[in-house]
Amino acid sequence: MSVSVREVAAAAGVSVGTVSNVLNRPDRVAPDTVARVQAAIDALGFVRNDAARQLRAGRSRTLGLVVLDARNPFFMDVARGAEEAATEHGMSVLIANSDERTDREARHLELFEQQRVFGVLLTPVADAGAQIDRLRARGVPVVLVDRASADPATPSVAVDDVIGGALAARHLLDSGRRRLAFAGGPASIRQVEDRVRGAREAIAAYPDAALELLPTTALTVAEGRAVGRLIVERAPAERPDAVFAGNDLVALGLLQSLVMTGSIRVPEDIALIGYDDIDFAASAVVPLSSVRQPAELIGRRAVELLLGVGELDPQARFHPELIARESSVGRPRL
Amino acid sequence: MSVSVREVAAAAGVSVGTVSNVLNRPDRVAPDTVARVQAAIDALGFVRNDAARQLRAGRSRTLGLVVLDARNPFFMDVARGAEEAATEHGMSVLIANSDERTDREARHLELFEQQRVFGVLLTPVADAGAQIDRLRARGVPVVLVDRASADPATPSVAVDDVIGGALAARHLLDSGRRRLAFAGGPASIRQVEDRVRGAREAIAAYPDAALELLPTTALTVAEGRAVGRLIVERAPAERPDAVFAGNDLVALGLLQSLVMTGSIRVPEDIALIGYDDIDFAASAVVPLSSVRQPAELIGRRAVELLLGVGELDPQARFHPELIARESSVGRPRL
DNA sequence: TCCGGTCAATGAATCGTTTCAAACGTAGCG
DNA sequence: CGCTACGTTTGAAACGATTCATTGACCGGA
Repeated sequence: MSVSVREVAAAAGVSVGTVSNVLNRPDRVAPDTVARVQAAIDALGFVRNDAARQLRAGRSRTLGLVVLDARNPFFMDVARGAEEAATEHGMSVLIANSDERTDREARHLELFEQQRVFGVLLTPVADAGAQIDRLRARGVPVVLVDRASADPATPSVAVDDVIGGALAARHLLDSGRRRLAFAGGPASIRQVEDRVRGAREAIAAYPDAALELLPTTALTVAEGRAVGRLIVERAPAERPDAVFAGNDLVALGLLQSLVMTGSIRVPEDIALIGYDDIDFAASAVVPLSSVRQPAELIGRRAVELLLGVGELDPQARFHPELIARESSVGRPRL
Repeated sequence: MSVSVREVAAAAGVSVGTVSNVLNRPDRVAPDTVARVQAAIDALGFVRNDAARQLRAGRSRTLGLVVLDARNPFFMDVARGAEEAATEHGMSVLIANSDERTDREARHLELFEQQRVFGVLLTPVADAGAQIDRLRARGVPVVLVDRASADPATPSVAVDDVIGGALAARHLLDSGRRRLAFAGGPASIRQVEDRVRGAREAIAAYPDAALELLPTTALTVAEGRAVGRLIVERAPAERPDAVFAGNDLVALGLLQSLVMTGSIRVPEDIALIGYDDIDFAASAVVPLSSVRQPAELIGRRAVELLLGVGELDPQARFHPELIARESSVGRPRL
């Protein structure tokens, strides 16, 4: 069907070995031979068969990236950083979406294994310890993304979510809020757990403050809207005076529900803060406060750790940054 | 390094052919043999080598998708639709991002060719006719996504952007706007060209209306902000009274710039409408009007056309739908 | 003229899976 | 008892690029 090195070799009047050398180390081939082979390649429209290369090489020049939600701009930013860094090292990145489901995560990892990817970048849904060990046993390096690893043998790139959660909560407390709520889930996602923990710790310093959990089944706009409707249905006195959302998608959904009623004002009645500081946070109905994570940098560093570039700390930690916008400033209405 | 069928065969006391049969057509193998081989597979932790399979098969079970901008939720929605449909047929989808650059597009297509993908779904940056012909000459089916094809031999899935552009413009004209502007670019992107054309046609019916072009180098939030700043800098009388943005990202960026000044009100001073109706449009500062495209359906149909499912029209056309929200309702301030 | 050295080119072996014609064993039938 | 038929299993060939030990050609020096 398609043109192979053999045919190119025949057309150029050389051996297959020489064609391969022209392709991979042209400096070891006489200039006019290179020209002749190149001409044959162009004439026949030869395109390398990657499967054959890979089979021979034993592993591919591809990195697998499994994210929790491909529709979340945060993860796409991470992916972009990873892709940039990978390209610089002659590698490409395969993006897979687990949709926060362990079964899908497992399926994607299995596929990556079959493809003999060079390495895996993973934002685990829950505790993927077993899968990770399995991959490592096969010699496939794994780097955890946006999540600190319990096992020091597994490199990871993370932003301290406990600090991030504390930043968010303290910010709300500072402006006088006391009836805080956290909207997000499922709790099996480590990021959610840590952010809640950070918030709890910050609140502990205020005896008159409390944190209520408003669980969701996923960190999406739709789930945020649902939580928003729940809040709206409550009697005003029962409502929290500040909500910390698990990420910006949830926050934006929530914001939509709250604003739609017309009777609840943000931030006067309910202050709101999200997480990730995606591009869209700044242009929300009420510009959304958020805890920023350096998404592209996370992706880039993960790739660098995987490829062993330089002398990097295998447990990379970045600091989250509070971005205060209108959705959380000002005093609560009494 | 890694376990091969040969070793599994040895462990199970059968031939390699039988192992392969257990893997691919277990019904042709005696039940107890299947069990024995399966046990060996589990014991040794055998994982198929996809490169070898592919080499033997000649092509992969993978579809390549090249989008204009992976950070645009619209394309991620398209990708999700494509992935769903592909999975139903035992295929997977590789997502590549051209970032609206022909060189990146070409590079990705080249990589897909090397990987002997089963087919390519492409949203071309400009006129990729040559590349498409090349692929087809190799027997790689190509389907154009979100773009009608000039060549009837190339299947495509598109939403009529001329109609969409007309919808948007007419909507603005209906509410009394006359000094319209289109913000977007580059003009080499067909979608942009068509949307402008549609707007022009709609405006032609109003002798007192005019359309100004505010070109951008890409359809991004940042470019939208830049255009917004340009408008803000003008004397009020010089400003358009309605802006039709090339897509929602540009519209949201623009909205941010306009609202930030405090002196320009949307929609009173300037009405605004975007394109795509991404999730975030509804939760913008001023809820954004938009022209909705059925993103997931586009992706799904593209895959179905590629795989030749059912008796579908190879030139699929969907209709855009006007979603009017606050950013464009009401009369202009006189 | 012969030899050592250098630079090019060669081509068989290899990677791991799938395929397929052939071999094998067993049961059924006449 | 012999033959066919069927259900299993076999194992070598094939896919296409890369590698590497080997061969070949040529030049300069002795």
